[in-house]
Amino acid sequence: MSKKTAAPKDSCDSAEKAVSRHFIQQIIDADLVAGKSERRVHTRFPPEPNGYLHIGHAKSICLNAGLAREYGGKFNLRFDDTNPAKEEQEYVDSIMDDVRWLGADWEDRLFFSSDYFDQLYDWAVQLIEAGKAYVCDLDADAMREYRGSLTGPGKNSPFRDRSVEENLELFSKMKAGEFADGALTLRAKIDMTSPNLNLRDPVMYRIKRAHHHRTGDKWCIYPSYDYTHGQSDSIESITHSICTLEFENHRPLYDWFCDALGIHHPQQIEFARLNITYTVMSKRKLLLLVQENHVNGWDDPRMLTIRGLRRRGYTAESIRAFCERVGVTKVNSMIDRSWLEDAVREDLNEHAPRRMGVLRPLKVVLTNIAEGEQRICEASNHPKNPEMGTREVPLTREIYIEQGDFMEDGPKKFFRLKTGGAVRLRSAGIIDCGEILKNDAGEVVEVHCTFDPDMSRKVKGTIHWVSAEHAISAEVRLYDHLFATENPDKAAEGETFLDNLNPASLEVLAEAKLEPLLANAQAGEHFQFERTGYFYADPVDSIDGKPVFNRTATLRDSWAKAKAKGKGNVKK
RNA sequence: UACCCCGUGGUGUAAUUGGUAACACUAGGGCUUUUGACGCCCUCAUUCUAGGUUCAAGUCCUAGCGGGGUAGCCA
Repeated sequence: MSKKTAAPKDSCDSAEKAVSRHFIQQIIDADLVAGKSERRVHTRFPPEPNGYLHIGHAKSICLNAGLAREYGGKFNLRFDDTNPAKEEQEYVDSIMDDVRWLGADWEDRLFFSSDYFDQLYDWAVQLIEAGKAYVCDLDADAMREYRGSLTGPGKNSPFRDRSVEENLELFSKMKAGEFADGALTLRAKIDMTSPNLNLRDPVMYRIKRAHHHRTGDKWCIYPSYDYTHGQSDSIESITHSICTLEFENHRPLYDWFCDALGIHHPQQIEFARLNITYTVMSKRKLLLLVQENHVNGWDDPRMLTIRGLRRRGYTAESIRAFCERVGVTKVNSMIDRSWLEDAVREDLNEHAPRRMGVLRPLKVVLTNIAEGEQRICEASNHPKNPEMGTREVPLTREIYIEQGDFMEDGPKKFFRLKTGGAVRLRSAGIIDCGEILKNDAGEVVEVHCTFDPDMSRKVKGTIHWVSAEHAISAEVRLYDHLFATENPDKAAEGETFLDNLNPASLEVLAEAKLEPLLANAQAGEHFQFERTGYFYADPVDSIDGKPVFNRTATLRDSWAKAKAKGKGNVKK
């Protein structure tokens, strides 16, 4: 990634043209000039371990880790694990793996909010002693009632004015397990008439007997997000606490706790979360897709989870580039799904070795090549990068070409094989179309051609092919959008986002014909099958000598586009 | 009918902080081509509206309109 110089003041020597800086960089630049936080930059990524990471998290990871790197600061990974009811070690493991894969390095700074439970408890006691927190008996329903509404003020809890001594004693008993789940809460004493609902005496602690993935059964009371997050940032000396827009209304609370406690006060900054067309992004919905088997797990290549994208064949580099391109603002926006495809194509175009693979085979017999004869063709592994070398591809009498590359009476603009036409076999030579064999249904089942090794002959089209004798058969999976509508969240009356699923999002080709070298493809390798797309040897289902390929992305296809538009371009 | 945030092309971001709308993607057109790929060139905006300040406004002011968020003992 490009290294942008950070320092606003003395770096004028670098004659580079001023790269535009997003609003968070501008805030940090100003903070640095003002000498805030000893001129440090320290960020963090704070996921709750209650699900798998998705592309939206990647934006946050790239942002936070990127800022730390850019300013020569630090980046922490902290699990916000304050709600044991939803959290699991499995998620912790997968999140660490995904963050690392994305290239964000937390070095030795892996933390858990649960590391701070003791400190948080002591601070709560401190707030009680200062008359800023109290134990409340209101149950959830009553509390909601007392809270008031969006437009009207709330009213004070009848328990708001308990003595410090009583509060201390009750809180201590809460911790000791003397009350039932939900019986009492500890609340911050702020302002029940505040127009910001978050300030209407928010809950700091609730009683919840649940096994915590790290602290086990040590605690039966757990701190809330609002009471935990800012202080955790503070403990870790975070300088800039970056989160998404929906926390804007929580910022006054974040500030209130840090101020009330008199501790290091990081700055919360909110940015817009990522939305992408043809998909849903909420953890809840992704979970539903998995639970109801609409997809084959969290790592289904159609999912925009990091695991899904990885298995689809997206590279970390392409995801970073995507996040960079998307930008950082406070504007709610919807990014076109094709940007993701574009980002992988850009990366894979440069790095993926070329191969030939026929997805839907049509047999072609080269009548002037003898049975048993084998010609060796030298094919380049990359058209623009000779350093990637060449490979040998066998050509024999019987070959397969793509069904779509033959059209009996192809129109003038159809540059592939057609009656009376000629086409180039990539890296091999030219074939001239001869006899066409059909079955009873009138479908073309075999085409006879003559082979002409003259490489210098000019023809308009070039197609890919494989030797029928040498090709390997492999399973190839093609993916389309998981959802059929741009914004699946907008469901019709009486329907849910699930009704917008695309029934054709997965197509499995059991018997694609691939050039022989592909038998050695290692799980996790990327290839471009020329003219058809980028493919990734599935790391789960591939076995030695028998790879399974997932299509990462198609190649751009202006012919298909022209055809789809139907206009006169085709027939002429 | 409360509070907070946000309104620049089809999409996403820029605009030396008041100086004459830029970049990327898409779309359309063309060139190139042993991938109809890649690459290259060209085309596409009364900056939400209405007033105002100014020599000069996307940037400042006023009013309106539109979009989003918020009433978990979730994060």
